[in-house]
Amino acid sequence: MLKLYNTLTRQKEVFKPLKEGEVSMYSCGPTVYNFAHIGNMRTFIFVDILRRVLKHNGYKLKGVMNITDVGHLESDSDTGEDKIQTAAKKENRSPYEIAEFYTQAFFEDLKKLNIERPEFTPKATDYINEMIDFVVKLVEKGYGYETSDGIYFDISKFPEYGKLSKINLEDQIAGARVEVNPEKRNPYDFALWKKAPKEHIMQWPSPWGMGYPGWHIECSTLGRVFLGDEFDIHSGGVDHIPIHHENEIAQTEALIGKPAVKVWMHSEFMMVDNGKMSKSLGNTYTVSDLEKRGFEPMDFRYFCLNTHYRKKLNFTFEGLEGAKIARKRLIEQLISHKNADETNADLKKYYQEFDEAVNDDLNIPLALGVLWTALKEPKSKAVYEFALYADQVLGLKLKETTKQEQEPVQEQIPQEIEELAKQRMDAKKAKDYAKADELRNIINSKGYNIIDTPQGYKISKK
RNA sequence: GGCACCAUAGCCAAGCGGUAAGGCAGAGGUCUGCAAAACCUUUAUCCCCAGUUCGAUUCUGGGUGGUGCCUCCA
Repeated sequence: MLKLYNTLTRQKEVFKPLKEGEVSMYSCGPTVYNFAHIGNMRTFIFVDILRRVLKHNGYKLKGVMNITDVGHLESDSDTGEDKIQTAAKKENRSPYEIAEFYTQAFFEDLKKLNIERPEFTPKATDYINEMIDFVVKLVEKGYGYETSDGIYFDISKFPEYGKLSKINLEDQIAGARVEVNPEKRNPYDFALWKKAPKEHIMQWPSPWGMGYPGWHIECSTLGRVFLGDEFDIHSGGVDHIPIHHENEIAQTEALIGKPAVKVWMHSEFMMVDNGKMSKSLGNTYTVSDLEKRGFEPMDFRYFCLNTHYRKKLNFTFEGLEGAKIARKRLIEQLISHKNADETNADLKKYYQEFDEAVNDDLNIPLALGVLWTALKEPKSKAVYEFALYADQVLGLKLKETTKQEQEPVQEQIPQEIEELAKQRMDAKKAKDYAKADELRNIINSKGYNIIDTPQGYKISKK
């Protein structure tokens, strides 16, 4: 029995899809105007885990993740510049090139982190007509109105506004620091469509002249296009609860007259050194940054898996280092199970505990603990099989990695280092340990490690 | 000012009514000429106060301390 936490009800609920055996889900994707940082990636790892757990429960998936390649303004109060346009100016490229470049970079990051690509990853710019259609209908129904700079959603027509984030609009407005656009009927009205100034590069014809879509309409539209009026799960980062998802709910329910989404799921933020991480603060890292510092993407994935998705994760390099070592040991232990002669073991309780953990609102930290405990069983291929079973959910590439570690790719060791290692071996045989240690130091200083094993010495690059 | 979340060992982190999973670090040990690596063993009464209960880390109330959102952000 799978239970998921629903932000809308603030409770764990037994999950039951609308359609027997199949799950439809929408996940807010990236805005492709820059490299995604590891905080973004945490959320996408969460989406990946969710997908894997659903599959683990035998469901077929129909997942959508949008690629926002347009219209994301710098401010949600509908002012400021288009981010992609800003990036384009800075990098002296066209917005389309920018979007394409960062889209590819995003997919590469997903691959590195072993994140499955959802079934559909539509680009916003391919569905402008559908978005216009959505807005037209809202205007026809009386939910939208035109101002000098765009079409806005009239929040006073949707009394339930705020139900996801549990905010009371009047209280909000009283203490808010929002600039009020005098043309808006209510301070929380938001743009459905923006009229484009001449210099705005990305723009499309619409019933209201040239313009571009507001970004909330993008998700609502794409969800409908691919999944229909109603679907099972909508996910995103917690930051989207108060505005983006609230607005999506307003638009869609205004259009179809009922809730579209059954379960809203949100992953918590990642912090850096106990503080907020965000692009605007500039304290972000990308997956490539981590690689440059000697971490593998899988180390980062493991790091994320060790904390529940609804809990803030404080990123530190110390923590990542711990994850790296833990993952290495996990793999080493796994290899010894894989190579064991014994093939039988009674691991029923681990299978059961693992499934229970994973199905309890994606309790991956607990599931990892189950795996570690199972690893302590006497060496047996059955334990290895269990780990592979677990890895269908964890996605740590255990099968590939254990293969790799078993037959390591022979690194090119320079002649010079080999020579020094041989000399050291000779010195050792002659019991001239002072000389042997000195040679080891030299090898170390040249960037190589040397370790002794019962089969002789082993050299590896630092 | 409003809203939300969180508080468990040096660090990270599960548990959510019956006296604390797991990982990293540390300590001790095995192995080693010494190291390194690996392996084995080992380390907590759960922020404070009051209440409910036979019994609370787990529930309720009140503190204190963090963090986030209400401006773009996953």
